[in-house]
Amino acid sequence: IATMKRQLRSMGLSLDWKREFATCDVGYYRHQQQVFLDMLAKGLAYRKSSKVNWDPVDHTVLANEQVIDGRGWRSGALVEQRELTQWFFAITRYSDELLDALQTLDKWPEKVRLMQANWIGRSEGMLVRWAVEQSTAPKGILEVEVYTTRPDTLFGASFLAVAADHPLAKAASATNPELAAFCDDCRRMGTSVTELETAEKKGFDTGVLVSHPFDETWKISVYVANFVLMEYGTGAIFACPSGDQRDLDFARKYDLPVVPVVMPAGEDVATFKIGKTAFDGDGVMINSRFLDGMDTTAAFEAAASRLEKLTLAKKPVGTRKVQFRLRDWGISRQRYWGCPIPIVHCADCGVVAVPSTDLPVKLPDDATFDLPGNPLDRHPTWKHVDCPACGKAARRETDTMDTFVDSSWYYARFTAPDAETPIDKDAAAYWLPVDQYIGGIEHAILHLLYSRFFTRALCDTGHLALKQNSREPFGALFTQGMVTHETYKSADGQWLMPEEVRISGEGTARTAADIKTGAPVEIGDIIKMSKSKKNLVDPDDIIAHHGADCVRWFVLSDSPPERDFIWTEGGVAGAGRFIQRISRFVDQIADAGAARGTAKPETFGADAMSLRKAAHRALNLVASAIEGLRFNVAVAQVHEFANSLQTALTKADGKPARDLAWALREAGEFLAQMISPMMPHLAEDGWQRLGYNTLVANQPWPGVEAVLLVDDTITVAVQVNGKRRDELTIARNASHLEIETAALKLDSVVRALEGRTPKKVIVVPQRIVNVVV
RNA sequence: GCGGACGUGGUGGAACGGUAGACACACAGGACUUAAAAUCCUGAGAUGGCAACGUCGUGUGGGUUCAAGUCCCACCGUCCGCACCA
Repeated sequence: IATMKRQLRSMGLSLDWKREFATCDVGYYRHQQQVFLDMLAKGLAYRKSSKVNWDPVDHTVLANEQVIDGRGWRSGALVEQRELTQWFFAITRYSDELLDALQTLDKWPEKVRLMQANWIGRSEGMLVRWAVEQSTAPKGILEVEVYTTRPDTLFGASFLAVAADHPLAKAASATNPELAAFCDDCRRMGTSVTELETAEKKGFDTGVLVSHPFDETWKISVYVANFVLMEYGTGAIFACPSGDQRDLDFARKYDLPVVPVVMPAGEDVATFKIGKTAFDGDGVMINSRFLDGMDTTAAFEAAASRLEKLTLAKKPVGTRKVQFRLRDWGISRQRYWGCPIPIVHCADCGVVAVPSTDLPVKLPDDATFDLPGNPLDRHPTWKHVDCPACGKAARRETDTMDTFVDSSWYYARFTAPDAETPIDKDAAAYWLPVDQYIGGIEHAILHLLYSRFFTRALCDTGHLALKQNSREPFGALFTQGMVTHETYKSADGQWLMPEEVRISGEGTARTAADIKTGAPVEIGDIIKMSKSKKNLVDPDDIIAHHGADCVRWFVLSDSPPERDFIWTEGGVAGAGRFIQRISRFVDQIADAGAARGTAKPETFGADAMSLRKAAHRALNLVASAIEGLRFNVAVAQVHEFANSLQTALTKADGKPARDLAWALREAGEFLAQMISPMMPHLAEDGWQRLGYNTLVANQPWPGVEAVLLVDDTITVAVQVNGKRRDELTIARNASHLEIETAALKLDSVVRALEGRTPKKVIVVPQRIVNVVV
């Protein structure tokens, strides 16, 4: 494990031990491999060759964000661009369904749904083919196809731009060394985020001309531009500078035509000009021949239908096309740790599935981690197997699956964890979707989208039988915040653990010092706990010292669960004191309260009554707060009830009357009940000390007596002209008139009226009275 | 650049459009104690006043309403997501 950890660290990966161990189970992998093969049979899993960033030192594929700077240095060597054949899942086959079904997820946070919608990135547009003027055409290039969402702006076309990797750019580069050099420059860029932000829009005129689809005498230049992506659309665009800021900047830089074609409603054609800002809104078409005067939507339709009718080389010039940003999911990983992909490569038979009877394909136990690269590929024997089809010597697939695959379907497997098949359809149909899913916001896109894809893929491979319109894994989603803590940094720039620091003072005067040396320490930002910043607390230490209940109580009490939570030493101590307090209450009640099973008194005096009201009210409020996942509010209600209990115990002074003694026992039992979900140990301990030998966790939630939840008299605020002047305590069922009369008699109201006659008195029963003058 | 969320005391945070600051932490005073800790009681948004009481207060400026922390518009700030997406 230590060696693996080291290797993972050297690969720049952190290890989530819980997840890795939970899914490393060989039984689970047998089923996961079966699912993979079934997806392969349906074409949902496939191999594809693509260009990747390759770390030449660690011999591994890099994600884009791991490439450190614009030129792609990594581990001290230049990142290589490599063609690599890898495995993919066809998530894009479900693009539309994954997007549309987001609307049905009304118990998901809006934020997550939005993030997924943006990630899927649906856009409606057209593919438009432009004929290349043959006298200027590079070898073998007859036409250029662009993707656009704005065919309505075609008469504002100024130039075409293609990506450096576009066939036209490559063909033209063959006879133009300067262009070839420019294309090389473009390829080297665009790997890092910072580079993109600052990168200048640059282009190079290829000298190639194309004809406008609506007017073949209109010739337009084709540029290679560094901002056009080969991966999106067709790798080629047409630019309308008046309607797109980036195109406008480019046109101004290279002195290309700027023709306004859309004008905001209400502007005058004669005076409307495009300056430094493009107009990308909806409006009225101008300078656009047959589109003139139409609005944007109508112009889109008119242009689109004409493009569909025009032909070039006997095919339509334009075709409507829905484009997605979402890509298929690359699942190949060149590392040891993960589910082996159950495939054998044979020189004669090609890609051969491992027969189901031979699953699982297990990882070798004797892998070595002393060298960079994939230990499976390097292993002396593991990959050398016979072809399952023809029996000849063949090679095992050495890629393992992305661990996101593991977490994409466990919730379905867990509905029948011992099933012989990957999923027991009946069990899954009964339990799914998961009622309440709780996780971090960091999974908003990847894990949660992959799981949604998997549910559908499992249906289509016959592993799940869910209704077509509810193929969702998680019915309700809650995203909880992260645990954060202050950071501490010594004068020489070293991070310090909280336990190595002593804090004194408060507010802005708070200072910190190194306990060992006494040297002053800088108090830094409150950020997510991380090993590198050392702002960690060890859960084992805390539990050993304070107990698990104390930690739970503090974590729940501090902030609403969806927000980040600030761990403070003082907060834990406070929770610890509250536990002691509860414990004392239980002792006092066990001592002075009524015995278990004592008959309920017929009547209750004022003290007993007010305690009972507090108990029933608290029980009710705690229940609804917990059900709404508002745990910090639930904690506050328990605190408030504890204060009422304190008052009652003080009044009882160890010798309560019969009615109060009974109310105290009731209160004690309610207390155990209401803390049980949050502090189970303390609750069970209290329950036993109250004379039970059962578990409070097994008891039904007590029924509340509705009459105890309402008071006979209530207090309403009294306002004059919306400003609070007094409050009024009055019978709950008092009539409007009674309330109004009582309110107008109040001294404070009379004073505020200053002799004026009220114009209107608004009475909202049980809430407020507002006197308007 | 695009999209979204948020902004309340010293602090974490409460508040179906209806008494802003529940509850807690920290703080101050008191009781208990030889003393301290622990515990219990009390206080506290700011400001003026001995007090009664008054004025101002939920980032800023407008608006809707009998009534706005809450709804609408604009701006400022913080955070998050996406980002040459054609």
